[in-house]
Amino acid sequence: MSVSGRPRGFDIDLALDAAVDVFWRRGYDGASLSELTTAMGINRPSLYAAFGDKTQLFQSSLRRYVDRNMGYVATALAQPTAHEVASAFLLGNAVAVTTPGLPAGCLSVQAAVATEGSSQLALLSENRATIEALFADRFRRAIDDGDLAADDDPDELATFLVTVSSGLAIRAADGVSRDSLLTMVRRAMVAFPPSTQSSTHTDHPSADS
Amino acid sequence: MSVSGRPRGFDIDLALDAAVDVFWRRGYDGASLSELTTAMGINRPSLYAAFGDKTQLFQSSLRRYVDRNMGYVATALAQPTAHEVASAFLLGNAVAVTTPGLPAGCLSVQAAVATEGSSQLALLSENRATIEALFADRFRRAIDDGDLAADDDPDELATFLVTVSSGLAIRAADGVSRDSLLTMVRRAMVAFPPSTQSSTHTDHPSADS
DNA sequence: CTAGTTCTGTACCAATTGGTACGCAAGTGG
DNA sequence: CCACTTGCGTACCAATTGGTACAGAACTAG
Repeated sequence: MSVSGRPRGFDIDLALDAAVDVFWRRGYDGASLSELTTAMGINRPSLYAAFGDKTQLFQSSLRRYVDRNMGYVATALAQPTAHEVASAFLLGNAVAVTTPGLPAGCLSVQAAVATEGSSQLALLSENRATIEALFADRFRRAIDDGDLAADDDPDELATFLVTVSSGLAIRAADGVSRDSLLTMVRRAMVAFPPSTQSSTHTDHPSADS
Repeated sequence: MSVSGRPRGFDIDLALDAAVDVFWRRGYDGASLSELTTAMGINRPSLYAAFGDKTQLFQSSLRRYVDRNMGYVATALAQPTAHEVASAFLLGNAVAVTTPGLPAGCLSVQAAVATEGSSQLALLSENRATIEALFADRFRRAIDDGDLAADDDPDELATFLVTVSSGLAIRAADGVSRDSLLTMVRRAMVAFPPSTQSSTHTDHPSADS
């Protein structure tokens, strides 16, 4: 398989997981090359050869984080009603940011705040905006489905969800318990418009007005 | 007044304001001594003589920030009903984190996320907890006043408010507009229990039993 | 075995970090 | 004028930052 040359002496995926962990706890600027290489169990030149410079390593770490730790977003989007979508997202978020054995809070929130002008912030904001757009689209579809009222604003609802979830992430890093955050979610969901249909999902094939 | 010696060549309050601004935008770790001294218009030894080391300067900056930029907390606490207290707090927060000419977001949220183990985080969490306790006490009083239902949980409501406001701060730093955030506040307030009395404040002297 | 390729480890780089020693300037009380 | 006290500026410190040069180790192809 490998064309030739000395084989890599470490598992590249395990190393990336270790990098995710460091960035998660320390943020981008707070994660030093020394701490990264120590956690990854490799030397500096190996890191540069395998992942590029620090910004590229961070991008790879963010991608991996989204794939492995933000699955609840896709799960939420797949729920049948807008209310369930929102609820699943916030509950999943509350659980994710308070998972024992993992750093409290959210990598994306944690790292975004540290830096100000660099391309990292743009990356994080982009990520956040993408998620918001996914929910906005989902809610537009919900309106087409008759699941949300026509005068509900899909963009506003999506922004609301991302705002609340950002708050959850901050508070988790603050040390607030999972139970408390789940209670916050239940309360926040009071402000989310209820399903217009009685919780059974209409199964019409597509939405033509 | 001054005992003797060469008079200070800069306004200590103005310098502190400049430090607040730097910490606000960059966070604690992100604010370097060089950037601080440049912004404050003084040399390093002057900074150390007047403010102590970096952590002490940060504490002074935080105090000043709370005094000058979080007045809406006291304003909110003085409102007659719990609902108005909560609404005033969130609205005031939304406005404060999106004030033109000032950095977007909240110093306390901004700086807290960067660091992890240091005493700075403890300071910020303490600050957050203090505010939360103030609102919890206010809501306990509201229950005594009959303004909130007896089965409303003052601690939970206070945590809810701080969680939402943290989300507002993050989103403001993200670039979300003031109007959007105000809309978020209106929505979040839907989840806050309404006043049990018709907006007129009972004026009984104190709460016994 | 040799040539070519790729990874590893040591040892280094310039730049920046927070923090300080010390001589001088600028005031006050005598 | 004199001590005395205090702030200012330069010039420095060790430690750490992100990043790299280079020699040699480990593998494959011939």
